[in-house]
Amino acid sequence: MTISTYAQNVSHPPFAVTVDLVVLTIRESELCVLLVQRGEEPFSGQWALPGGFVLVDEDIEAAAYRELAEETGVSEGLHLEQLASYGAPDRDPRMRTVSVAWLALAPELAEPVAGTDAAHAEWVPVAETGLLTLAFDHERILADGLERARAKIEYSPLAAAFCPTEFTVGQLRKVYEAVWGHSLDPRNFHRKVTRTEGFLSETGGTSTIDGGRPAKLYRAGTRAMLNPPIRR
Amino acid sequence: MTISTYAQNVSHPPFAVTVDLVVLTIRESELCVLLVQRGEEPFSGQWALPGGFVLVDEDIEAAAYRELAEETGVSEGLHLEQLASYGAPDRDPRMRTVSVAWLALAPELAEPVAGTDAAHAEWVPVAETGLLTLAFDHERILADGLERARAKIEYSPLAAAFCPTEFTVGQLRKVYEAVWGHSLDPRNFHRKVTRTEGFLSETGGTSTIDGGRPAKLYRAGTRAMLNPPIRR
DNA sequence: GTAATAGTGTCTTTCAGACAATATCGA
DNA sequence: TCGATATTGTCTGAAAGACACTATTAC
Repeated sequence: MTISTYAQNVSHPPFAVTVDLVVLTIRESELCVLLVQRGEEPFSGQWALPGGFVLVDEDIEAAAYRELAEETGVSEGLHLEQLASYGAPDRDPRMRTVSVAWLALAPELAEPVAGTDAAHAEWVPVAETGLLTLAFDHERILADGLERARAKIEYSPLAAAFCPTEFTVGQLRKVYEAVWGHSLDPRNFHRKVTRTEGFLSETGGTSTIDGGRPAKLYRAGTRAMLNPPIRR
Repeated sequence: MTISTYAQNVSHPPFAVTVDLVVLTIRESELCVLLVQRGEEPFSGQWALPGGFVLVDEDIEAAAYRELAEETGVSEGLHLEQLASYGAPDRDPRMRTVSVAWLALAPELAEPVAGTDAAHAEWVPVAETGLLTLAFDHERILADGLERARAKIEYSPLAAAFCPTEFTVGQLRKVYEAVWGHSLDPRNFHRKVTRTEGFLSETGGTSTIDGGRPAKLYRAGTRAMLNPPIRR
């Protein structure tokens, strides 16, 4: 039996399964996404989300972590969560593919490393991605990832994933401002995050890297949910 | 080349892709989930979520709608949204499978129809599912589906998907009470849903099916988000 | 000193929680 | 009439938005 007849004869046809990553970070107060310039057909030369095939004995989450490490050079300290799966029959011209997309949030990293499939990888400000045509259905995946990130920092402590281990309230606020694309009142924001029990935990240290009065340093707290949320 | 060697020789190995459904409804003021008793190996005789293989040229969302219609006999008027994908290498003992799970919310329906794979399908109160052992990783999928439904009715008009086209505020409140498993103050709930612009739209009719003073009938409104949300 | 950022406090408005009171049906 | 549910209203406290003011650094 050949591969081509296989699909017609069994009730569970062969699919290729891939992972695609929406990796977000903040660079120079701008929300950026990691994009690769494809080095192979299809869509050779076009921008795409990093990703690749899931191996035959590999857990799909492990595949996402593997691709993430390949593209960023970093394998820990990142937040990774499943976004959604995309499986239109014609989404990949080569074969029937289902892609499981993941959302990763990273603190500022060194310049990205090109993966095996990619000619070139780059942090692109999200504001500029509107001008780009992405390969496959990656524009949709990116839009879904952005919306997830924007929604989730409202009610979860997830914004801290964009910060180094220790950070100031001002740095955390700049994350919200970059992700939502508008400014927040520093005083009301400070009140909200510091007076919400368990949201932040003081380290005792201070920082003056942003100038002005030294700011207390915090770590992400243990609270999983913010109720009521921070309003956008 | 045989099927077994195929997987070892190509970079994009064959996966089976399935859809699994968490179909929720309210019956006698209780949140219920549609379960099937499996008629085939593996897990023959055990309870499982309804679902099945995605066909070779079928969109994964279309597969979810198809399975939903097969199991419930209803193909429209239901809310269906993607939940998550589950792809541990050992989740199906037969073969490497990735399952795309979907959450469906339905108004009260007739008794379910057994699908092709299923010996028997039944609405099981969610409170009783804790005693059951579900096939595959379906306990996890069910838990994720329940949490999604519970979280989403807080800030979206989704609870109306459990109601008929026209419903009273009291019926809508009973949905929240069934999904969250505790009672809500009828007066405060009424104030919240009727005073939130665009959440409900009055039809002009009234209903006395629940006894007492006739209640105004409403349809779901056009507002997509509730801000601030209804607190659990 | 000035400029910059951190942090506190105050006033107002919005809204949730608790619950009294009234309205309108069926029996 | 009573019993049930619907609907309005009132009081209180929590918390957000707007914004004055003080604190502490670098220069």
